[in-house]
Amino acid sequence: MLQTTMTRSLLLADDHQLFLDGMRLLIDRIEGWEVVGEAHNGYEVLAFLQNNRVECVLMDIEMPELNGIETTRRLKKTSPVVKVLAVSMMGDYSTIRKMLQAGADGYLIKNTGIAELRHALEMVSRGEIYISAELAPVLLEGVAGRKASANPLMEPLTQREREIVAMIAEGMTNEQIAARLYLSPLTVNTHRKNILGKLGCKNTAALIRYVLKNKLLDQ
Amino acid sequence: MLQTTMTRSLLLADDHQLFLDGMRLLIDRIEGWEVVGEAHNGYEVLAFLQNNRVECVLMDIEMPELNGIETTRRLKKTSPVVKVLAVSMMGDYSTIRKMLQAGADGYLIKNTGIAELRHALEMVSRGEIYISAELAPVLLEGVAGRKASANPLMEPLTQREREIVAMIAEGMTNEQIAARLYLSPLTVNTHRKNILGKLGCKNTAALIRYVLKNKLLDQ
DNA sequence: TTGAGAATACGCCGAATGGGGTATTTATTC
DNA sequence: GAATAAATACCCCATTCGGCGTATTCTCAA
Repeated sequence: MLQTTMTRSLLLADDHQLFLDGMRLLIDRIEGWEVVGEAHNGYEVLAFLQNNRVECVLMDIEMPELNGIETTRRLKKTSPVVKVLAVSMMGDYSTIRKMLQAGADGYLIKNTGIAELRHALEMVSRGEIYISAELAPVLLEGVAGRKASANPLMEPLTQREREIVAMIAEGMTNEQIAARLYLSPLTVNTHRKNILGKLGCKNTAALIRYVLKNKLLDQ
Repeated sequence: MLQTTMTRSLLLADDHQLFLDGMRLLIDRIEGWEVVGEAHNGYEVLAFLQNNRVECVLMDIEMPELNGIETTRRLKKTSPVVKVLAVSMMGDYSTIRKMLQAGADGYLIKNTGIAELRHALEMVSRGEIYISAELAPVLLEGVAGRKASANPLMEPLTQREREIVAMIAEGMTNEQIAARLYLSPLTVNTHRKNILGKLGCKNTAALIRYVLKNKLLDQ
């Protein structure tokens, strides 16, 4: 468990080479850290960790093949000691929550500077959780249970309801969904109405727009 | 018109500070170019250009306030000599086309290396157009008129139809749209049906999903 | 064991959508 | 000046959606 305090190794994971290149140069400016590898998708991350030990993975969430969330989940199963610092463009509650549930140790929004990056790296390597300050309000919105303003939104959807939302988004009618799920069309209709109520949408168009914008669907 | 060949000035525009920081270090590695400013949105770009002369703007497309497409359009009206090299995560035909129509001199996908960046800068500063090689197939898809496979899609929507699609996506009914546009609800319904037909969607849910996924709406 | 939430199913009924037409007016283009 | 496309508006009519309820069953946690 002895760890030299001199240099801590870092794996960069992002599908954009330009971002990797820039980040590598940035990390060079941060004392005590060294980039030891690059990955362009989740599978490359997992493969790298099978042959190498790193202190931390700086992980982009939006990656092809295997995204950052699923990668983190698998990584934490096999190598729980490796820290994961998520970096993303997305600052919505749903994404943050999923990433933290997957086991991430920190969440940085890309819209931050090198100072914050340095700070975040220090914190997660000490075993603490780091979340970009500007995401605090977003977190409060969902975590505390109650909310901030009077918006009726934010995922109170059940599993079944999510399934059905996905099918609605595919353009299926209640009838077709019922057939697929071996349910009565009336049941599907009930779900549909409950969904609209929960999310505060008044018709299908608004519903689809809402779920796509808030990434409630994995598609 | 005499231009020293020694150093060409570059303005970076991206809403992600981390990306700006990294990019600045990358550009430092490219001989003959110098970063003279940073902008976090379109308005900052236009403001900067009122007081400074630059050779080229490295412009992200996804920016808050004023996005890269609209910024390019305005920039080219007032300063047509300033080159615009678009940089984006988006590699879809619609976005590329819009950006080039707006007057961009090049289009780089972020998934490229420093070598390609250097090459692109050289080309656009010589007055040529540079497009990331891997986007060639995407371009062929739309430019040539006909396409690759047998997909019935790709924006045959008229201006009025786009307006109405946007309102449908807001959750407005035919009645409400008609009131807003001073039209008969019957007319709106006709447009609606034409839209569904053109895009090959069989109901509103599929329509909204389609336009959002294909970025036919600026929202 | 009592209660809450989830999933199922139904009734009634008006509003909205969508599929098939046709037609007129105005622009634009050839 | 004829052809074409866009925008407008209407017809008929079936299907689907959405708002208002209620009710049963099951599971899980307090």
